[in-house]
Amino acid sequence: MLKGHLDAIVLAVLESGPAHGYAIIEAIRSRSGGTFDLPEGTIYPALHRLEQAALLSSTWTTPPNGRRRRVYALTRNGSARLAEGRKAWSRFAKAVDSSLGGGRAWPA
Amino acid sequence: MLKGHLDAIVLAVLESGPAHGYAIIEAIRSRSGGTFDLPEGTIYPALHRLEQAALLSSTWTTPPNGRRRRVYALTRNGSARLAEGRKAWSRFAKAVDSSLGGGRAWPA
DNA sequence: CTTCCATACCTAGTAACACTAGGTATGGAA
DNA sequence: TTCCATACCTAGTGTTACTAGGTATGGAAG
Repeated sequence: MLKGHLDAIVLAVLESGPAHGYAIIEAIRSRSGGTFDLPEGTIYPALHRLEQAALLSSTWTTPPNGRRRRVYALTRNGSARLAEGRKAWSRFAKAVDSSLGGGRAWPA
Repeated sequence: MLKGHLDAIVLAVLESGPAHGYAIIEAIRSRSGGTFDLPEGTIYPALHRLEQAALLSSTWTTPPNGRRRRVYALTRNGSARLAEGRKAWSRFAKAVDSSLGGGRAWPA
């Protein structure tokens, strides 16, 4: 369970450049140190949702020796949303830390 | 949205001693620095769920000059689950940090 | 050449979660 | 006695991520 932060994570992956679904799954697995190993049924609907929301744009590409791929790229709205998402995550994480921490959260 | 970590947060509050629903809401608001201001419709079903799962036990109390309250306390299972929840949160938070961070997460 | 695997995409249905929007009841203050 | 804060509750809803299927193709293995 990604608990509502999937969108920001996907946007963060695409910040490094356009990518297609499969590659995004691998990037997330790699970035998360193996913690997030997402099934396709998670990523594809999410990509569609993000494109619907105009945070991503997609183009079909068929590389010379390859299968057809749908490549997604961040839109300007997507960048903005990613920035918001990072702030939201930061706030959220601090709040959970101090709620769970029994008092002593990570020392400043 | 508490994104699946509500249970651990509630358990953490009760680690400091038994409390009733309203008090738990206030404790969470206070611990989270105001970030988590939960409506009752969130907390009560959660408490019932946690008791159902034997992570909490409850007793009705009616203090001399007061309204009836349902006071919840951590069970042994609840303590164990809280420990798991803290570990799960730690893992999750690190994974999101490194997924969002573009590489540089909070420095060790 | 056929068979199989990895790649690559997709969707319908489901379970869980937190929330909205209501409701009941009581102690104490105005 | 009227009203507010306390204190509890639940049915229904929207969102999310997942399960469990499905289609199709390029390349390797036989």
